[in-house]
Amino acid sequence: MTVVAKPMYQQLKDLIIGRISSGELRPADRVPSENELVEAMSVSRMTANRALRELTDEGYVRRIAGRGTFVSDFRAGSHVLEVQNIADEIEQRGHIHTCEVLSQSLQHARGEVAKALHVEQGSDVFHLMLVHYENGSPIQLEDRHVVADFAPDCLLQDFSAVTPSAYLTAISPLQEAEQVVRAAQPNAAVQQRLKMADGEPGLVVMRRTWSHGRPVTFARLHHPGSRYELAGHYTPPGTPKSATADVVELEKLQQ
Amino acid sequence: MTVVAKPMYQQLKDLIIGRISSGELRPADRVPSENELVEAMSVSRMTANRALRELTDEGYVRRIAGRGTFVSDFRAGSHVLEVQNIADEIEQRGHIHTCEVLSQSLQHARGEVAKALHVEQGSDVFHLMLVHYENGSPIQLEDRHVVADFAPDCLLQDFSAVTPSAYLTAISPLQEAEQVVRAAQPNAAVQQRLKMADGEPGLVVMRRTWSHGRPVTFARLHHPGSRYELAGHYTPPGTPKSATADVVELEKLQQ
DNA sequence: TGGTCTAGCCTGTATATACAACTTGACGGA
DNA sequence: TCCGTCAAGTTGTATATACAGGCTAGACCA
Repeated sequence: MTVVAKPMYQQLKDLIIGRISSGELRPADRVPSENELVEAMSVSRMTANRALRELTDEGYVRRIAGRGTFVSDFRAGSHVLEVQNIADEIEQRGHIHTCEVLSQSLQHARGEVAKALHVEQGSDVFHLMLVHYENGSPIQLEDRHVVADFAPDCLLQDFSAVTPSAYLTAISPLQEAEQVVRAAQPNAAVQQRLKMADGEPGLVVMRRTWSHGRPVTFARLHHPGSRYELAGHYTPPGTPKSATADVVELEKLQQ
Repeated sequence: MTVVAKPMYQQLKDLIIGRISSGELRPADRVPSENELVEAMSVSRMTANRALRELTDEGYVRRIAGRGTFVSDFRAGSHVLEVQNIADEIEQRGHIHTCEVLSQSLQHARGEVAKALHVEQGSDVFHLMLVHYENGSPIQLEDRHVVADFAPDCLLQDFSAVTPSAYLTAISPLQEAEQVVRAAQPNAAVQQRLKMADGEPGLVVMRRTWSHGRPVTFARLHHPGSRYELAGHYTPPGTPKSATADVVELEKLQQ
């Protein structure tokens, strides 16, 4: 409970992050310039510069000399999690993504879902179940729950056109994510939906995502082990990147 | 090929990173203070401050007001990859880690290994094979290749006492990592070593790690699907952390 | 001898100022 | 009409200066 005031540059950062989180500032919107902050907040330009520069490092905004400072696209790569959206991933490979919606309904949160989303038992949550195809071959069964008041119009969406992941990141920046990856035998229903061979192992990703400091969605993503793998590349912030990233090569290496 | 000089603060950062990478500055060593940099490099204190502050954000150094600036411990958590060392992970759970070395030899790099490590076919590489146990139960089969000149005394190490991961991070900071996660049926040898049941799926992590801009080690990590899972928590840099991290709860959730 | 206090160094923040380079739009001349 | 120039606004960097607060070693005193 210290009464010490936060440093000024941090107050500026919090102010701008607040405007972004609340939706007052949307992606591509212009953020006040350094000189505007100097006038409005009675700080020196160097202080405003530090606030905006750190927001750039943290991925919130993008700065262009001569033009100004603009809110980043939420779903810009590598912000929170490298791969959030299976559709983007498939298209990056140059393949065709299609999607079939199996279920889209309002439910009451039961035990494990309520616990994962930090809501009361019986609270309203939306439940989505869909299959993603890569070039016509099923590659992911998405079993997702979304806190109802975070995305009130969830039942009106056409998720065969815009994936749940893209829809949710468009609503608000997803600021925090947690995932657990596991190899497991799929049950009969999953095996059938993903057209998996008998005995083929499944790769299951369970992912929770936070927005505004609370968990808003919890997904179980089932994949056929023979047709899907999870790749990641990690660089400490500030490193320019070396002779990086021939992930694809490594993927094919071990067959 | 622009001839534009790098900004001064970046030159300072590169200089200090260079001294750390080369081993001239070791973890916990004192880095020149702002005022020393001012004198030595003829810059203003604010420029030196920016360089050191950014190095702090990037995890290279740690600063203590009143004392000075010190090189960070390389293996400080969450620098490159959350979990690099299985022994630490097991001990964090309060369990006992033991390790059995199956093989420790000098080999010549063959096709896929040479390609992954960016070395010529036939180059010297060390090969390590070991099994890690958690409370006596096998949990990881580590099949690792290390570029020979990166760790010349690799054959002299006792890897049942210090894991290869800990040994390698002690030599030099690992600045970049790439991993691919896959679910697969283990072959008979792996299945036996990990005491896996028939039909039990395996979780395989293939990880390459860079140091000084070149790949130095390539590991295939096999795990029994029923006893191991990979958890990660992702927060954008600068976010203080919300009501985070009850990973364990989520892990137990879905059994 | 033992405890206290202070000088000196360190980081953290903030300001005022300056110059360079880039972008855009407005203005004016051909 | 079209093109070039120029002014204004923007970011990027760098400097000099200032004050606050943390830390430590050594001086000083009881």
